[in-house]
Amino acid sequence: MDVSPLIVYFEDFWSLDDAAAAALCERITYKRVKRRGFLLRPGEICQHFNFVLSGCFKMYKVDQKGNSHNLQFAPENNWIMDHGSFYEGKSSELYIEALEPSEVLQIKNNDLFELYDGFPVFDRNFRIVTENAFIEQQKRVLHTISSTAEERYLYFLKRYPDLSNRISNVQIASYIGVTPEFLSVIRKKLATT
Amino acid sequence: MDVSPLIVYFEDFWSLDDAAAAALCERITYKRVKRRGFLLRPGEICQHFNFVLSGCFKMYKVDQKGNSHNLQFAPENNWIMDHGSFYEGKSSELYIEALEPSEVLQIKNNDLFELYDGFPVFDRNFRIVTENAFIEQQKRVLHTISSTAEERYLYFLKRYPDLSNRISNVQIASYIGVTPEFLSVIRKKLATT
DNA sequence: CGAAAATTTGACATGACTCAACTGGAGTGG
DNA sequence: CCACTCCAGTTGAGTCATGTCAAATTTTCG
Repeated sequence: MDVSPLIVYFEDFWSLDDAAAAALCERITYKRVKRRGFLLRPGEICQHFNFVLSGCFKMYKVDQKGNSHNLQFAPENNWIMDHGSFYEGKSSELYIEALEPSEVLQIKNNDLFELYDGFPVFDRNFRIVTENAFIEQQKRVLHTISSTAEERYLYFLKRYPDLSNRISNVQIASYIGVTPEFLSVIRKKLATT
Repeated sequence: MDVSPLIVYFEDFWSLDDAAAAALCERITYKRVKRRGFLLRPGEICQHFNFVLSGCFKMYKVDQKGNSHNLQFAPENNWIMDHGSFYEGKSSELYIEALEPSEVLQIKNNDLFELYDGFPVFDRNFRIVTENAFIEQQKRVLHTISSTAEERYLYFLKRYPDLSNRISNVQIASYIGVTPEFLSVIRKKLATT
C-alpha cells in the first residue's frame, strides 16, 4: 500500500516517525470509486476517515422536498467523512458521492482509535486538521448569514478557484444555498459588469 | 486558582492525571467580565482560549452596513475564542462580548502550546472538543442552507432550550440570520398555530 | 452517436428586508 | 416614587431578493 501522499500530507503538520508511519501504513486501505459512486448513504454509519488521493467528492443532504444541499467538497489531499456519524456511531443522513472517478485511502474507526492510543502524534495531527476545518467552516457560516447570494458566489470563486473550474454550477449553487436558476442570473449579471 | 470546573469538564472526555492537572492549573488565569464587556475586538489578535465559568458570551461580526451577525453563544462550561485569529496569529474581525456578568478561565496561547507539548492528553482532549464543535457547526450549516427562517428558529429553540429563555430575541435573530422584525412575525405566527 | 444532465431564460409567486412608528418594561437619577 | 431614557418587541406598508415552474438550448459522458 502506497500511503506516501498521506505521509507527505502530515509533514505540513507534525511529521510521523517511522513507527507511527508503519502503524498507519498497516491500517490503511485503498479504494477506487467510480464517478457517481458512493462512500456513504443515509442510514449507514460512517465507518471510515477518507483521504482523497485523486478525484473529488461531495457530501450532501437531501431534504423532504427532494432538494440536495452540499455541505462539503473534497478534492485530492482532503479528508471527507461524516464526523457526527463516525464518532457518535449513529446512522448518517448524508451522502458522500464521487463527482469524478476517484481514489481514496481509508482508515476504519477502530484502527483510528488504535492509532490515537498508540501514537499521540495522531491526536496532534487530527486536532490540527479538525481545527483548520472548523475555522474554514466558521468563515462559511459567517458568509452564509451575512452576505447576499452574489457575495457568497464570489467568495466561493475566490476561496476555491480550482474547484470552480472543475465542478458544475449546479453543485456550486447547492453549496452556496441558492437555486441553479438564480445562480445563472447572478452569473449573467456579473458577466455584463 | 480554582480550576475544578475545568477539571470536571475534561472528565467527560479524557481525565487529566495529577501532573497534567497541575500543569494546567499553573497556566490558568481567572477573569471577571461585566455585562457588555469584551474579551476580543476587531483588530486584536485572539490570545486566549476562554472557558466560561458563569454568565454568557456572544461572538459576532459587524458588517459594512453596521449589522451584527452572531456566530456563537457561549454560556457556562463552553469555550469561546476566535480559532482563526488564535492559531494563525492574524488580527480578528470579531467581537466577543458578555451578555451577562460573567467569569472565565483563560489559557494564553504559548501556555496552551506548552500543555500540548508536555501532555498528550491535551491534544487528545482538544481534538475531541474541536470535533464536537465542528459537528455542531456542520449541523448549523446544513440548517442554514436548507431551511426556512421559521425552521431555523424552531431548531434553535430545540437545540438551545436554556439559552432561548436567557437571551433576547434580537440576539437569536442575529444568530439564525434574520432581522428582529421578521423574527417577531415568525413568533406571532407560531403563537397563533 | 444518443441519453442524461447542465445551463439559460422568462413569467410569476413569495419569503424576507427596510423603514418608520408605536408600545411597554427595566434601569437610573433626582 | 416619579420622570426619563433606553432598548426589546411588535406592527404595517412597500420593496427587493430569491424561489418556482416550465421550456428551450447546450454540453457532457458513456
